[in-house]
Amino acid sequence: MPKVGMKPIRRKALIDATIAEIGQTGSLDVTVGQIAKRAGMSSGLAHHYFGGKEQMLLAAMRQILTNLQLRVRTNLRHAETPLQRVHAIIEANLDACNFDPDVVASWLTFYVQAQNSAEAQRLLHVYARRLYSNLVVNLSHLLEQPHAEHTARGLGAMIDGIYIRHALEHNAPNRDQSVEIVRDYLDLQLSKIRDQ
Amino acid sequence: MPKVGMKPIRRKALIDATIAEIGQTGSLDVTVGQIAKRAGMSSGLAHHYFGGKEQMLLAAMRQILTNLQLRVRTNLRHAETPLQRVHAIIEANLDACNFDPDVVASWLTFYVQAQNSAEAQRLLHVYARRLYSNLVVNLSHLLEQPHAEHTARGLGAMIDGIYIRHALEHNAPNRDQSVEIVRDYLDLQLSKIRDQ
Amino acid sequence: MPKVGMKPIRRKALIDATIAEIGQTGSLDVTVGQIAKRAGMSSGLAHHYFGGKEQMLLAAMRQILTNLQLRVRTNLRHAETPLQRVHAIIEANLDACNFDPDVVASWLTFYVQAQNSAEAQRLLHVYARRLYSNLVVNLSHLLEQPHAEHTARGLGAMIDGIYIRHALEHNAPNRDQSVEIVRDYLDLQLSKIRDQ
Amino acid sequence: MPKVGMKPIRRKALIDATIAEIGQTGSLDVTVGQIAKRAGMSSGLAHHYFGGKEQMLLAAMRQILTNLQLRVRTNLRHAETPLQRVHAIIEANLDACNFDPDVVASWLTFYVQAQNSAEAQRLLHVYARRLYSNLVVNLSHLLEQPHAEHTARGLGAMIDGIYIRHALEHNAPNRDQSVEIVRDYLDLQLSKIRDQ
DNA sequence: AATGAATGAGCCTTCATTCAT
DNA sequence: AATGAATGAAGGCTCATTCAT
Repeated sequence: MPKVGMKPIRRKALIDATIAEIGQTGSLDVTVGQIAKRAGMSSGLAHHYFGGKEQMLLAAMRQILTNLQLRVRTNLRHAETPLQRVHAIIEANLDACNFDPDVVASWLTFYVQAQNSAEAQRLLHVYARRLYSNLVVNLSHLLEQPHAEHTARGLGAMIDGIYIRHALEHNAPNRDQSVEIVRDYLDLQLSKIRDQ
Repeated sequence: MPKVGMKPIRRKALIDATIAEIGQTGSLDVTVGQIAKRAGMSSGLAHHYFGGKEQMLLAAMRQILTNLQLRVRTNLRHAETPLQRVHAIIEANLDACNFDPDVVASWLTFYVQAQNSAEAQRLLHVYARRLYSNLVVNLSHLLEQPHAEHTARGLGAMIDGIYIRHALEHNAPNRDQSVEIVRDYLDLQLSKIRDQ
Repeated sequence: MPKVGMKPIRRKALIDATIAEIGQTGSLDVTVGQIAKRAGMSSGLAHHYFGGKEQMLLAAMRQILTNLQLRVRTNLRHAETPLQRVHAIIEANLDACNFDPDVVASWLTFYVQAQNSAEAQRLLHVYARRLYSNLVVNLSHLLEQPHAEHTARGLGAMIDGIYIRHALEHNAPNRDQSVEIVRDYLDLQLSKIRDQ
Repeated sequence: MPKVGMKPIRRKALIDATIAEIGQTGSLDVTVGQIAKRAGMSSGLAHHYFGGKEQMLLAAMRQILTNLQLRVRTNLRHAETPLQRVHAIIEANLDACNFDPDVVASWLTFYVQAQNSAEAQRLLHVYARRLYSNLVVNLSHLLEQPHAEHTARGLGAMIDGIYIRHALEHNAPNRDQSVEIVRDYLDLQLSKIRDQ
């Protein structure tokens, strides 16, 4: 009995299972069998819907990046001034759901994957670029262009640094502390121009 | 070709080969065979001197952390004021030799390894703790204690963030830009107290 | 070539191949590859169906012990008096099929395996216990209880001794001679009580 | 500083270490390294004195068989009548020192080794033949020749059976019970002829 | 659509053995 | 005499992938 339209359902289940499995094992050494089992299907079917393990990992990566982007957009919808928009971006990137251990572990593996996969590298590049340009666009209303770019780079580094620390230190700054650190940095950059 | 006292020589060669191989392949998926071959010996010998793959990876990790610490100490020797000492620490952590692609790639794999190896986790913890306390000790001469701690956390996150970006973006901020970003952050924190 | 329900078929083939291979090489140093090849499949599949080498060896052991038990039961079905039942047990244990060189070689390796495998030890223990209690139950109709136990121990030792000799001496007593030796021992024990 | 006459000392140490190591690990899977270490020397030296692992195992086997033979001879020295001599042989074979766990484990491995080594097979053959003819010679003074041979075979099987049970059952009949079982068998055989 | 049977390459590890010193 | 450095073959096991059903 051929079921139709299973493709998106199966793919979704596999992507979720991939993230969950990476989160649980804490490494890229997840097997297709483990993922498929968690998703409630055979390993053969996983290949059928994704064509290979790398494709599955990339799909999981895309899902996480897409979620992040959605969060950014949602946050931006309620922001009106450039400053509010910068705050919205920071908070989206440090959103609670990104601190989900599964997601944090997945990020780490994406970095590793990017070392050997052009597509993974491209995806991470897109993420970094998007964060950077989002920040610059809004900061340039508040700061000189070079200063805006400088600040965007600093914010990006801080966000990634906080993130990576969460991947391994269980007593790393929590979400609220993290936001405070980053916003404080932003405030200082903004106050710098005003002081001069 | 001396036949006695080879142990330290072989271990050194293997550690170097491990870092080089991780750097070249960009992943933890380096085989003992590859490493041994690069070090100019058989895989059996690698096991003989290290007892296993994990031990080799941990030894490589220790080597990198030790190098970093040495650099910090060397830099501190020429620093006299607390401010100079903080600068020395930052610069040691962002030293050119840490930007060696092999070293950067190794760092990344260490993060991954730490997810599953208690010893790797411990080593990273020691690194983070040492950086933090080094910074706090010196910053507390310049700032109120809570502010010093806050700043140390921010600096640590920034350093790690810059580092991680280097592991994947070949057009990430270079060494000089990186130092500038971090020192600027430090300056702002220091100026904050003076402005009040 | 059916593609479903292969598990019992494959397992059976592997167990048979294990016994045959042990019989042919005469040691526990049979490789999974050899066994799998003899069973007409890849080594990977052997692991798939058994999970590991030890499991395969244990399964072969169980098979031999089960066969022995079946033989005992079959023989007992045609026995009516206690004496007939004791004879039936002896003959089952010295049955021709147990003198199959493969089976004899396997026994030997089981003894070795039992030195390091709790499960193998348990299986041999069950075998020895079953033989003993089977003998005691029936002998106690013919002899005083302590005498029955003593005789059961003697019979057990003799049976095992004959067996082990077969594992290495090709001119050890053959099946008929063996049965005669054991039955003679039994007769003497039984006549002892009558003479008194 | 070349030491002379080390050969017998080293060989003795290695043989003892071999038996001890087999006894401790309970299997033939002892490595030359383990044995050499236990004997207080390098693995290279072990090879130098024995030429290979198999030679070492065979030497250990010879040592145990020689010990057994010495014990038989010693016991026979105090025996005068044929019956005493048969008793002496039985007791030598079931001597306490043969029940040393190390020795028992070694025996088992010798059986296994005999499956693949012509020399090991020969040694075991010599042992069995010697035991058999020793018994027959003395029994033939007490029984008809065929009956003596029959009894010798039965005694041999019993002795080996008791032995093998000790290799795996820790609650097997102890030394005294074992002697009793075997002597009882002997008594019955002897009484058989008298009764007729 | 879905299964799981099947393969085979590859990895880590162990070990007997050789050899330079 | 003695060491332990060094090799290389082999084994158990895993796993992505393919394929017949």
